[in-house]
Amino acid sequence: MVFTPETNVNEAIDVMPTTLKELAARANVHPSTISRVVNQDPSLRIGQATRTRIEALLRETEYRPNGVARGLKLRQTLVLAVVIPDITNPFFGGLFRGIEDGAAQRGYQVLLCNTDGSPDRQRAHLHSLIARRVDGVILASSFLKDPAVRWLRHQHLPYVLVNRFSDEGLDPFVVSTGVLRRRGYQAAMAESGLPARPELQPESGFVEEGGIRAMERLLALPEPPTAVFAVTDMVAVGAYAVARRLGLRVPEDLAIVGYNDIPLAARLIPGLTTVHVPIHEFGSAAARLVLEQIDTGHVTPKRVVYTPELVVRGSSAAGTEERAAVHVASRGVGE
Amino acid sequence: MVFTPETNVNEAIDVMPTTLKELAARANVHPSTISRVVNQDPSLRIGQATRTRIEALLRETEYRPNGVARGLKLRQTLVLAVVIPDITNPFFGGLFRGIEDGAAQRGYQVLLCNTDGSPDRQRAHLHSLIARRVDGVILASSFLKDPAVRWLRHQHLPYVLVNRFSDEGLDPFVVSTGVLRRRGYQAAMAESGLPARPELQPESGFVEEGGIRAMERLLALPEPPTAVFAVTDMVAVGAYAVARRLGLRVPEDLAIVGYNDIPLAARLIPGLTTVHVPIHEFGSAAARLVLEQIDTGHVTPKRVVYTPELVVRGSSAAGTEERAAVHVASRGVGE
DNA sequence: CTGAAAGCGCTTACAG
DNA sequence: CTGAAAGCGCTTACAG
Repeated sequence: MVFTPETNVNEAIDVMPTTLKELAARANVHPSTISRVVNQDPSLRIGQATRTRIEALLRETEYRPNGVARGLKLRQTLVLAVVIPDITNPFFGGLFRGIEDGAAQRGYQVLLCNTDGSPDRQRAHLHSLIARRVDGVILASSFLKDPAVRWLRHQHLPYVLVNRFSDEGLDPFVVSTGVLRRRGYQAAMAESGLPARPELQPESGFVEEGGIRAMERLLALPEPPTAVFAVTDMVAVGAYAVARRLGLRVPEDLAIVGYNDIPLAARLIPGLTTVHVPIHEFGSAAARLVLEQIDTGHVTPKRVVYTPELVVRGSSAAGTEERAAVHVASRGVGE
Repeated sequence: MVFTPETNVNEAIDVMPTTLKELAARANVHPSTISRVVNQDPSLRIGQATRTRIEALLRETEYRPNGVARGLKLRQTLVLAVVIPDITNPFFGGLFRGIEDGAAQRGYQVLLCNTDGSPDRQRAHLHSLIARRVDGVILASSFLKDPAVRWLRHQHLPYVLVNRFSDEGLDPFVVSTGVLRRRGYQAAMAESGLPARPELQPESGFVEEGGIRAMERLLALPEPPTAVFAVTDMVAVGAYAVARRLGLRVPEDLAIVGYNDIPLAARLIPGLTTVHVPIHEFGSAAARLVLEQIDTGHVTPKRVVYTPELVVRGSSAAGTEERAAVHVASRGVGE
């Protein structure tokens, strides 16, 4: 199929993709010679006149080696893939930017795959990525016991997990020590001699709707809590909504603490006390880990672990609305 | 370079990418026969036994045709690219999801390129995409007179513009009639017999910081306005921040109206009156337009134009906090 | 009908 | 030193 524009503007010439063969014919040299000029092969000895002629031709035609052919020959596509639940979630937006920045330095482009947390969609994406021979995959799966992880481990493809500990300690990953949020909550409650009954720990998932449901269940308890720790800022946003609807003041009637410190957190009223996670760095670290595997040719189950920081704002009793930004080293909760 | 996992789990076998040639050797047939089985070529007549043997082999090895080789032969990569300023902006997150959904139906994957509004980064991305032979590009450029658009027009590559009218009326695009926001504002002011002096229309760009600066300039005027129309919701968020800092009540002292209806708009306090743009549909329409060009093999400067709807919330005097969601057909502002 | 060959557009080891 | 050839892994028109 030939791509022919119906509207042709006279002022400018359409530039068609050229091939080495065509250029070679025009320059009266062998295609390999052109290739060597393009790739600046230092071992290439040709006359200055010929070289100049070829370089002029290259500029004139705006020649760019066909990346597909190059990829086939060189066995590398210079493509990374990112598999996440939903880019609409600001947490993943920041993550992607970090990955892209890390990848761009090395000439990589990045495919983005959203799964909406569906194992089927995730599997379909992963199969497609394998077939396309992407050079590496960064997976931020939302489900904990993800069979895809085990599968990925045997696919002969560099990969890195983000924001989840590995099931079996074999996978390279990037996390903050805060991933084990439930455990951290339980430890803190125990330390303070407070109860941490199961009904005080309803499942919320990671987005707003789940936060609403969980908060409603909590407030329906005989002894409703006066403070909640939400697993993510988006879940905290759901808690805000419920509090507001029921006329509860934050933090006087209900203190709320979130997790991630997405941009929205600072804009809520009152500002959300939350745990700051360096999401952009997560992304670039993840990119670095895959690229390292690509370079060395083998999977190093290396890990990058960040220590998150508490950012105190108005939503917790201790906070002030003036964004006091008190940074407190987080309690380490090892696996 | 061979990719060798250092850690080998005994329970499962690593699956290496296989080739047609290897399979052919194992099945004792010609590679082309395997290819025909994979692609379900109806003209292929082979014995049932052979076919069964091949199919078993295919399953056993989890064979997936090398997409790169396929792409080279077939001259299509099944890759689309999206070039936007910043995926962190929820507007573009929604757009991407729409595009991905439209693309996935046809077996396409999508590369995401962020430019941060930098012409240099945009150019670098575009060059890279051309070299990779992506099948189509969707460009949501932030600058109006973008030279990249003219350049793109001559690159022999299907493309679609999103949320901007074409400079010269030659490009396929997807917009809402609301893109011409400044013009709409001016028309409405004229109709109401109100002044629309230049100092009442400061440049804000499209994100929060610009909204803060613009709002500060407006409020420093001898006769500051009591109502503002922000070019995007994010700019409106900046206006909220300034109002709050100066102790101005919204909407009593300052009414604010935004544009786009990003998820955040409904969560602001008071809720932001804004113009709802069907961003997900923008995305899928854009995908449809590129795919159509890819299918037909020529650029059809077709346009998809959506009529946006006004969503009245608490930030405008007319609104109620109960999200009255009054939908008013927008004033058409033709080019 | 069926199998073998050409060719997509590159890169680079190798023969001259 | 330099040019021609092999080969990456596919698909499909074509000869037998």
